[in-house]
Amino acid sequence: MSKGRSKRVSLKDIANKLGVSTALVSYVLNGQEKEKRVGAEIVIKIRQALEEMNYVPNHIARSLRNGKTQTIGLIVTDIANPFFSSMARCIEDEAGKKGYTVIIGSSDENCNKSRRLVDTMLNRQVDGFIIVPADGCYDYATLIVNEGFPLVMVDRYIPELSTNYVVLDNFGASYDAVNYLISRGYKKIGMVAYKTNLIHMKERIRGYTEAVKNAGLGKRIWEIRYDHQKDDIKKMTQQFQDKNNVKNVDALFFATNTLTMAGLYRVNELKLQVPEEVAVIGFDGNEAFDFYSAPLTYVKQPGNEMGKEAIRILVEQIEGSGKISHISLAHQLILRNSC
Amino acid sequence: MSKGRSKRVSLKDIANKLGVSTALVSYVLNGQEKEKRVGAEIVIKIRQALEEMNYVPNHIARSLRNGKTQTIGLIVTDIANPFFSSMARCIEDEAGKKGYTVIIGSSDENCNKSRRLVDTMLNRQVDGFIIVPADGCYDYATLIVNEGFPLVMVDRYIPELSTNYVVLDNFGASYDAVNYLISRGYKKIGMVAYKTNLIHMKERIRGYTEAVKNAGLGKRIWEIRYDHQKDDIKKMTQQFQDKNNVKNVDALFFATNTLTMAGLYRVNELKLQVPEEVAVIGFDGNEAFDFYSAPLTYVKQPGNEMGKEAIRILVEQIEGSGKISHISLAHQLILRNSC
DNA sequence: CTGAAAGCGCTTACAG
DNA sequence: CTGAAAGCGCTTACAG
Repeated sequence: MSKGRSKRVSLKDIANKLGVSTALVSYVLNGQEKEKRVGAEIVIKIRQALEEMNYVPNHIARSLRNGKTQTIGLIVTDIANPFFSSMARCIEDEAGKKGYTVIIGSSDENCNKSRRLVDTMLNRQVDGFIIVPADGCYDYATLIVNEGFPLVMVDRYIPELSTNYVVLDNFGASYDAVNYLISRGYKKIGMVAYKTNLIHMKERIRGYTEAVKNAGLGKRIWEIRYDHQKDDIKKMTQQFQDKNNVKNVDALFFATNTLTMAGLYRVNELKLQVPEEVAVIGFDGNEAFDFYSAPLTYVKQPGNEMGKEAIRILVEQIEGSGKISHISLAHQLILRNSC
Repeated sequence: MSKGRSKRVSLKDIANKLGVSTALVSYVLNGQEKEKRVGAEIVIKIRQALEEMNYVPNHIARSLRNGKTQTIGLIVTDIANPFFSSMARCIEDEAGKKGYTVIIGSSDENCNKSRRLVDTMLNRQVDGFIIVPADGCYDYATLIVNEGFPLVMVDRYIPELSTNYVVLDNFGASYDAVNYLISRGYKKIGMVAYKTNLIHMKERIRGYTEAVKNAGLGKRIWEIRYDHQKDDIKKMTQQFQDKNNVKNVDALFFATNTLTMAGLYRVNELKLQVPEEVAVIGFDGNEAFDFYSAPLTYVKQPGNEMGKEAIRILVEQIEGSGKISHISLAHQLILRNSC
């Protein structure tokens, strides 16, 4: 077992050994022996040598020459968030099958971080991007598109920017969840959302609004600030508990995974019984939901499918087909005991 | 807004514009103007041009020339597992600060997948590896080390392989957890572990064994097969509930995150009360633990610190210092209501 | 059908 | 102090 990095065999090594030019070896390597009309017996010899000498193409050299790196940049809100980590897992697996490698970054919904991540990835010359765009900072996404890089947005999209996206049918999911609460007899239904201009949140709010309006019920919405989550959630719980407050509720619909968790922690602190004192519908499956005192009814997003579609579309774009895809996927309402 | 990828400025563009050689530009770019004794006023001119023309070095070209890619390969068991996803998050952030990019893969404790991931990463010419080694397939780890690539193993290590690692003090953590159960008066303490030769599991089992032995209690261990988890957990619950079985228990200590979850699902199905009918200590923090009917007492691993240490050591190795580090971190026992 | 050669964009010994 | 040039390992027009 000798230590030290052994030098890899290059195309030239193969060519020299066989006394042919590197061009021929390259053609065979890339399956162009037909188009380039390489002699039949020489093809065989080259294949053998490639095999015997254990040749592995130098990816970097190829990238420099081709301007393609077979690498994809993925920017999510936070890879430690289970919704995104399982989506990432799925994207990596699918990308791998197609010969692509993924580099991941977490933006924390922050413009500067997003920008920096895009710069790094651009610098690394990724072939395309899958991005969960953060609120209010679309310059980098626009840049990506204007520079001609393939981009697929997931989870949310930027309406002004004409490019691909794969999202949940957010309106439908929210509408359905709230209607379910209505069908269960709840009259004072509140929604806990994020304060943001992002379309997915607007859509979820629209679904809620439409549903309560159709049922002739009052609207009770809290828009939590992403970076003052704790304070705003606290204020929210004070209001919804107060029988005299217009925002007093008998049921709560949470608009995301994180909000659901934050809300439940608070509900637990206050020792409120779910669903007796307040009914709950959550967003995104999550093991914690299963173990909640009343296993949570929730809106299940098809995270894996979202990832799969995103990578499929992106690779299509990278490798040719120009047409833009807008995909919106259906949710599933998982019924359990929290309402 | 013109579409289409605009050509990036190259070193040569700068050199041509200024009428100097690329060598000088390169020296200035890399802060070698002193060593290479570049003329003072030309340095200024070059700096200006670099700035003005918005020069960004071509990473690929640099990598081809240097044989360094500023990229790190990270292989975990499953990036969708919260323990690994938060560690990965931390590794990415730290790596970014040091100018490195990370590519991640999930091995699923599977040798073939691990092997394939290492091949891909080797092919991508990563500068070093952080790996959670899978059981029984150490050839690729040995290969990495023998080829002279820096490697840091995390979570577990391979005793036969002389290289860096960062792990939990698994013996200590387990010993402590079981002693806590003993101090709470439990007499029939069972441990649920994985069937594997991996050192971290052996150490956790050893901690348990030592603790029950010292207390004069009987040993009750289940070794669950990773790929028959459900069946084995089911069998386990049948045995531990049976008062006539030698493996009947009043308390259970789970050796991992996943095992804890799988065990609790089953305990819930059987409608067993925790801690009244069976006390529980889990492993790794997890939001689900917080929401369990009895918030779980658990062994908290310093996952973030593990990630930070791993990347620190790896970068040290990549950039020079040769000495091997073995780090074992302390756990924290988080006391709550499950025992 | 095949080879010699240019070039992707850098870095770095070498000569002056 | 500076420039010309080689070379990292590929791919691909071009000439024959």
